[in-house]
Amino acid sequence: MYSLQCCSSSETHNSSSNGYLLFSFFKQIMLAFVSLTCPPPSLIAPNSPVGVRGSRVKEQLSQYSISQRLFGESVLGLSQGSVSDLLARPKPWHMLTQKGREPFIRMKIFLEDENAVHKLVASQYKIAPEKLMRTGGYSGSSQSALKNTVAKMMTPTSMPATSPAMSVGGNSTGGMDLSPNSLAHSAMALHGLRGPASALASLTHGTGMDLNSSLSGRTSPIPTGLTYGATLAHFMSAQSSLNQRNLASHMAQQHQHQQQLHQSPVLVKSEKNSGSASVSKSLSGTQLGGHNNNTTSNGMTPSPMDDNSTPSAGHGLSGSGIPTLAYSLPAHSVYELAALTQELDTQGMTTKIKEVLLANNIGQKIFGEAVLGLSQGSVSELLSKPKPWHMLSIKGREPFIRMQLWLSDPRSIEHIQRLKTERREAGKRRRDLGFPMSAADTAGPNSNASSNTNSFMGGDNSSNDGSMGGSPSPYSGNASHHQATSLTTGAGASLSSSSPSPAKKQRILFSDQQKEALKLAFSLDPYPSTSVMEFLGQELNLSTRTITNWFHNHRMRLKQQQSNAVDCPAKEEISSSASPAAMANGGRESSGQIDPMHFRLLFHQRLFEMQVAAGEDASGHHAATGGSGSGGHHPGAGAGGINLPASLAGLPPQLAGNLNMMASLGMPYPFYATGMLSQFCMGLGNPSPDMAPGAEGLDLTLARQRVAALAQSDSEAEESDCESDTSSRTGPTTTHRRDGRAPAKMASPLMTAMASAKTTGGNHLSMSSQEEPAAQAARSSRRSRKPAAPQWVNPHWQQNSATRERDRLESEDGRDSSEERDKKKAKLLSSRFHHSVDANLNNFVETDAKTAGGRSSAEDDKYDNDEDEDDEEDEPASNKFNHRHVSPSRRSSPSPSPSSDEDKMDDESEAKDDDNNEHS
DNA sequence: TAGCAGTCAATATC
DNA sequence: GATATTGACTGCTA
Repeated sequence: MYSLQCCSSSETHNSSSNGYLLFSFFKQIMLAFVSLTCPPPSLIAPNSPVGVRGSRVKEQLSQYSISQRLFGESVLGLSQGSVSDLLARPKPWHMLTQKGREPFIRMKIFLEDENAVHKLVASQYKIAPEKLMRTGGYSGSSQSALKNTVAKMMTPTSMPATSPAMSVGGNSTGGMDLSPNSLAHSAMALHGLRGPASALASLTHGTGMDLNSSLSGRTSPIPTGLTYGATLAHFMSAQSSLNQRNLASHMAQQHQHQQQLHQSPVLVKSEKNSGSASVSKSLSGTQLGGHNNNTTSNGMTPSPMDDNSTPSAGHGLSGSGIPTLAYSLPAHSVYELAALTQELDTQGMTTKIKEVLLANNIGQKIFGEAVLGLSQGSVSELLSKPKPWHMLSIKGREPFIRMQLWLSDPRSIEHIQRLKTERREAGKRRRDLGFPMSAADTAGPNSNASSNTNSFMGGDNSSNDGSMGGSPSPYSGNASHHQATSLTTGAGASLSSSSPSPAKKQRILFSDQQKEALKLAFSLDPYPSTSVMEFLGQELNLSTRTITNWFHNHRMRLKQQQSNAVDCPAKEEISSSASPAAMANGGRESSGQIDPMHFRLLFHQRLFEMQVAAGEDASGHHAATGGSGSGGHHPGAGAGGINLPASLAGLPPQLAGNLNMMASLGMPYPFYATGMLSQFCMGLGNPSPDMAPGAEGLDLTLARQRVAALAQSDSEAEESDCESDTSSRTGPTTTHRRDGRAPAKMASPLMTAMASAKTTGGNHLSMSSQEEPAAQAARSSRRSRKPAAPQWVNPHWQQNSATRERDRLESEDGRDSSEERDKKKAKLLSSRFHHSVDANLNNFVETDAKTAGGRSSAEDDKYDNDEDEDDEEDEPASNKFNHRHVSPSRRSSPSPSPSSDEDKMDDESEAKDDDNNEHS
């Protein structure tokens, strides 16, 4: 078959280049795609596979990060929607009109070009899509290109930055040269650079040329351009190796090399030398330009035009003496490297970076600004929680590439040290001159140091006014980003000091109750619907946007946690089920049915639990009552440090205690779950029939009555018990804040909102049983969406068994009738609900799925198994009380339920809280 | 339009 | 002062 031939032929390249691996895969994808339409043999080789499922093709497209939009616009001349349509509903060839066949013909042409995918990927980050449509020969000989580029690389001369030859999209033949080499070369040329990326591309073609060896023995002064090329060559050589251990050795070699070169002052001299000035200047200028006002998302992705625009901003190394740095590669090239690097031990790299930073007393802040173009916080996250390489998009890989380059740079430490010194001196000068020390000063004083700073990463000093005060990074110049940046001008004038800086935007700080509520809601449904978000917003007195942000952040951070855990080979099993993909897809198989009453009750439960736990902790230290709300952490309104919501705080202690008592007495879960509990507590009568066990939705009519009663009770409680503890009701955050600023706006946790909910109508949330099947199906569809953002995915990881299993289930779902699917989902949801609740409430309640009415059949063995496993792990109820620790086995449970992870986070959070309590 | 990746920067914590 | 945390945001995707 053609596809197989393609595969095998491509595989000759694959051994040395993951870029071509990608290419090969994508080719197959596209062949499958084309074959799907049953084109004639004239277009596609005979015996093309027929019947490849469209969903599979789409999956593959997604898998290899070729966006439909890019592919459509660049190759097919179609919009993303059209591509999507083609993929989803391909027509037989004979049914296509001439026009309809055109995309397939384009695909054919595309497929015949071995460089096409690579170019496409590369272009995704820089090259204008329309230029991909140009016809013309691709340049192409890797070998010759290698020779040329390496030869050029070794020549410390460079093209003028404005050389026509550099213009992306054009070559001498008039056609667009989109080969990897030429793409990279174009990008490099735009920066007055030559060849490294091209050399990389060439190296990955298996030339085997070891530039390391050519450099290792070098003792003579190295011109900047050569250093640059050499550094890149080191990187490339390291990265082109499929064995990560080689990278380590390369890095070690680099450091050894660095030690040697560090002794050579000639290097600096040579770097200052005008002989390499064009390269240096171009580098600094273009890097600067890459991070000036034209920067894109993070200031690291200058467009070619941007690069050209600021080659001589006047702060290059020539003025500062800061040499050109290899890691200040243009984003294009970094992307190239990222795309072509199959594997990188991000953990190892960050460890190494941290060691180096620590050893040299280099802060994350200056490192981030000078090397990565990121803020301190981002650096902190990168270093402390690096994502596995395969989970990173190309853009996400960029910092790691820069780290690698930085590690490979023999002068890296010196650069940073010098920068530190100059900053310090500049700040001192400013203070001496009477200028107030602004936040910008701490990051990049408006002086030579500032320009030096920029020279590291290539940011142009022109521009962006920052003003957020405190934004230190000249490279955070994400013009499109909401945060303004605090930049300094090239002339040395401080915009941040000359322009009024608006007040700092205060960040909302969630109170503990809000956090708990959100976590609980998350455990119930990591993907709540809009209405649920609104409900939560009302309940917690937060904006829906804030709720949305929290859920998103929480998902992302859980995923990151998972990925870090999964990165360990020993936890392969986890990776197969609790992988980020599982989080992204399987994780969505959540209930989506946060029932208001469930939520409230569980929340009360949780708060009470916290109170008890905190009370136990604090019993020896604090008086149990009358939290002053001032100064202490968790100034509990009751027995402990935890601040109960008014709803629960307002209840007589014995009633609140009944929540736990019932559990300890072994009352069945449904009793809690269906509203009877609240009636029990409130003495409001018998449960309504629709709150019988198994009822998914709740009639809030009665609940609203109780809400009113509770609100009344709450109100009374506020007037009596809690009047002296206003701060506690506003949440511990208040007392956490050193500056006394208002915390998150949770005036009356839950109950006040509950009271208001009766007017806003919380019953819209009881949609689980009332929702129209169509709406449920729609949501179901939404929940099976794939991640939208591009991911540079490791195929092996991507195609884990969990994914396949999920696909299988989904496909089975697809065959089910909607009713059956809904039933199945309901069962799953029920199961997951109890799972989540169990985990989140520390196994407080003995789960009994059957009595909960969630599942009665033997369907979904998968979930049965999960549940069984958990049941086995369940501790006796008596032991569960007040114990939120999740056993290791539970943590490593293959269950993709977010609750386990939530527990993990909860545990950590609790550990912190405990720690805080201890501190207090 | 929802969700994801990446990031900033305010704030907390060490 | 350095680092970690986290709410908020942009840009992109399906």
